[in-house]
Formats: sequence, C-alpha cells, structure tokens
Amino acid sequence: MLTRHKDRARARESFGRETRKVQTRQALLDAALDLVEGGKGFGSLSLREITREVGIVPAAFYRHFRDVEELGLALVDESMTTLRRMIREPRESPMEPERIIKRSVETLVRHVRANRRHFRFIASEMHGGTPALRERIGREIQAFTSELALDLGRLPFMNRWSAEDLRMIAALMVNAMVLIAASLLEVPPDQPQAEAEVIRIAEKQLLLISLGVPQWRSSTPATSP
Amino acid sequence: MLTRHKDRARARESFGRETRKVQTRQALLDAALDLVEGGKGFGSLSLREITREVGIVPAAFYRHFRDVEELGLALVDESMTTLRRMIREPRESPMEPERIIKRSVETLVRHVRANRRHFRFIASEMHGGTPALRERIGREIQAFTSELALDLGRLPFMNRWSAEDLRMIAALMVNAMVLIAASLLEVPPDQPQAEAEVIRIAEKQLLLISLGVPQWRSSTPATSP
DNA sequence: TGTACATCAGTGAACGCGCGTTCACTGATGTAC
DNA sequence: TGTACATCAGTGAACGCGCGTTCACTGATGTAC
Repeated sequence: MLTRHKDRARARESFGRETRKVQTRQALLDAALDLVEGGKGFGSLSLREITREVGIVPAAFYRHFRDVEELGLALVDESMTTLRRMIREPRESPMEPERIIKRSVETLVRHVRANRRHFRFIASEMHGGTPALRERIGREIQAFTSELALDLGRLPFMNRWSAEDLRMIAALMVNAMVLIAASLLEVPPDQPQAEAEVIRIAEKQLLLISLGVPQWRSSTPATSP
Repeated sequence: MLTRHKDRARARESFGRETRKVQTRQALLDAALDLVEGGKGFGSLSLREITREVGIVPAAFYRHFRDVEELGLALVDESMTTLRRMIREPRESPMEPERIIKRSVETLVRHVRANRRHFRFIASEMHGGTPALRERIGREIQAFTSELALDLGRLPFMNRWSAEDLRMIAALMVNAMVLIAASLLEVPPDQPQAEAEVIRIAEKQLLLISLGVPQWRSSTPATSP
C-alpha cells in the first residue's frame, strides 16, 4: 500500500521522461551508424553531425554520452549483441559437413542483410578504428571464438582435439566468416548474381577447411612426441 | 653535341630542384604513414597536421597532391609495391607442404616487421577507409590473388584444378595472410613469446587448409555432374 | 665563363567555416503531501 | 484530486580553435645565348 503510489509513478515515468531519454539515445546510435554506412569512417564523425541528424542541439549530446568515443564503445556493444544472437541460433544435431556449412553461410547472409550497418561498423573499425575501439572489438571476437571452440569440442569427431587446436580452427572459421561478411557488404545490393557468387565461393572455402579436419592429427608430428 | 648541354643541365637539375621536390613528396607520404601508425585513422588526418610534421607551410602541400585523398591513393600504391615485392621472393621448387608453409610465414613475418607502417595502413583502410581507398585496395588484392592462383596452378598436384577453384583457395590463403599480418601488428613489439604464439597458430591454420587440398575433388559432387 | 630571364617549391598572411565545449535557461514531466 | 516544488532532457548563444583553401610573394635553381 505504501509503495503502490510510488510504483505507479515509476510506471508512468517509464512512459514519460525516461522512455524519451532512451529513445533519444537510440536515435544518436542509429544516426552514427547511418553516417558510417554512408561512407565516412567512424573516426571522422563529428558530434555536431550526429546531433544534427537526430534533430537535437549539440549540447544535448552530453546528456547521453561523455564524448563521441563513448558512443562508439556503445555501438560496439550493440553490434556484438547482434553477432551473438546470430551464433546462438538453434543448431541442429550432427549432419554432414556440407549441410552444416550451407546452413551456417545462409544464417550469416541473412544476418548481414538484416544488420548491414552493424556489420559495416565492425568491419570498418576492427582494424581501422581508434585503439580503444579496436581493443574492445578484438576482445569480443576472442570471446566469440572461444564460444565456437567450445561448441566444436562437443562434436563427436573432434572431441579428442586439444584446446589450442580447437581455438585454432575456431579462429580460422571466424576469420573466414568475417571476410565473407565484409565481401557481402562490398557487393552492390542490386547485383544478386555477384552476391550469389560470393556465397558460393565462401561455401567452397569452408568446405575445403572441413576436408582438412579428419586428416589433422595423423599428419601433425608435433602432437605425437 | 647539340644535346650535351641540355643533358648535363638535366643531370644537374636532378640533383637540384627536382630531387628536392621528390624528397619533400616522400616526406609527406612518410609523415602520413607515421601519423596513421600513431593511432588515428587515415580518414581523420588533416592536411595541416601532415605539413606540420614535415616542416613546411600548409599551402606547399598543393605542389605535391591535389588533396589528402590523392596522397592516400599514392600510399596505397606504395604499400602494394611492398606487398608485391614480398610475394615475388624467389620460391624454391616443390617441397613438402609443411616446409612451404613455414617458409611463407617466415617471409610474411619478416616483411611485416620491416614494413609495419605500410601493413598497418593497408589493414586499417581496407575495410574502414573512404570508398575510393577501399576500392583501390580491393582491386590490388584481387590482382594479388590472381597472381597466387596462377602460381598454385603450376604445382603438380593442383594442375587439374579449375580456374575458379584455384582462385578460391588463393583467396582463402591471402585472407589468412592478411589476418596473420593484422594479428602481428596488434602484438606489442616487446612480447616475443606472444608473437611466437601468433606465428605458431598461423602455421597450423595454413597446414590445416593444405590438408584439405588432396581431398578436394573426390568429395565435391558439384564437379562431377 | 657571364649575364639576363624563366621557372617553381616553398612562404606567410588572410578568409570564412564547422568544430567541441561551457553556460544559464526553459518548460514538460515527476514527486510529495 | 489539487497544489507547490524538484528534476532534468533539451535549448540557444557564445567562445576560442584548427581546419582547407586563396593569393601575391620570394629567392634559389635552371636555361638560353
């Protein structure tokens, strides 16, 4: 009883000032993504450009972020959440490599199409951004790779692999995925046959890697001392 | 006789004004590389920053480049020449994959060490730069991949591969190399054991790819219609 | 060799502009009773 | 429910600064004869 009023007040508030603030914050993030998509690097975005896009006064920016770099870090988090959602898509139980690969590439393509701006942002900042952004993205990709390595270790034909080797192949696959995503972003959206070719080659590359897997232990002297 | 004077004049000139100009131009390119190495993206370099670094007045910049972007394109050319020199290193005749891989990685590491700034520039601009830079780098990497595909086709155990498959695997290897280079750049120069680990994993990845090669044709239904 | 003229890399001042940041403010939203 | 007060997202003006670009210039280097 004593808290009821307070609770209602809080509920009302969440459809009022607080929600507004969240919306403006999101608008700032979206505006930055749009501007990066539009061609220039994140590093050359200006605070005024971003607020102009959103339709607020420059000084209002400081209600949401300390500076543009902090907004960049928030964008990394947002983009990585997107990536994580992708890798967590329900995977079916064992099937032949070819089908697994086709499925994975399909999933990747769908997510790139649906999240063009996030992928563009990550691709463009992972090697080219400010040190702080690069470091954050690098750590996220590491985490990502570890997760994949863990999953791979659960596959029946890989469960004897060493942790390092699992990470090694996970990294190789993540790298391939990143590059496929980057290539997809470079294809003009109105050229479906060019896109189809990128996809076909990506599948071949992943298949080639998978063909090496069963051969691995037997021919690596380092593992039989 | 008639031309002697002119020739001498030209020769003297080449130790005078003309050489100076070439030197200043080179100083501008070097200054830009240093600034990119120093952390910020090429896209946020200013003309004044570059000339300040060189020790000339801003207006003098225009004696050498129309704008900063044109300097960027010149940097792509310069960096790519470095890369080409690397891939053209005399390669010995067939040996077992493991040795070829060790050699190739060793060559790559040596070149990354000797040309840190060029590699950093390419890595940072290939996905993140202005469209013009990205397009130029993309085209150069394509050419690079074609050259490698041609070489691979000459290997005895690959000479029956289709042109597309050769390009596919060449692209996979170039991508791996690019990523190895980028990882090397991220390793602080004072951590030799971290660097050694990056190298060891890179070798494993390339070896894994090479293990898939002999298995290729037999298991790709697409090639036996 | 010596002289008169041409070239042109680099100078220095000036310009208008967009930038990041500060500040006191406004007025809609939320809170207490 | 109604009233008096608090909060705070967004305002609008102002600031000093580094930017790219222009311009007429200087003086060392090169050319013609």
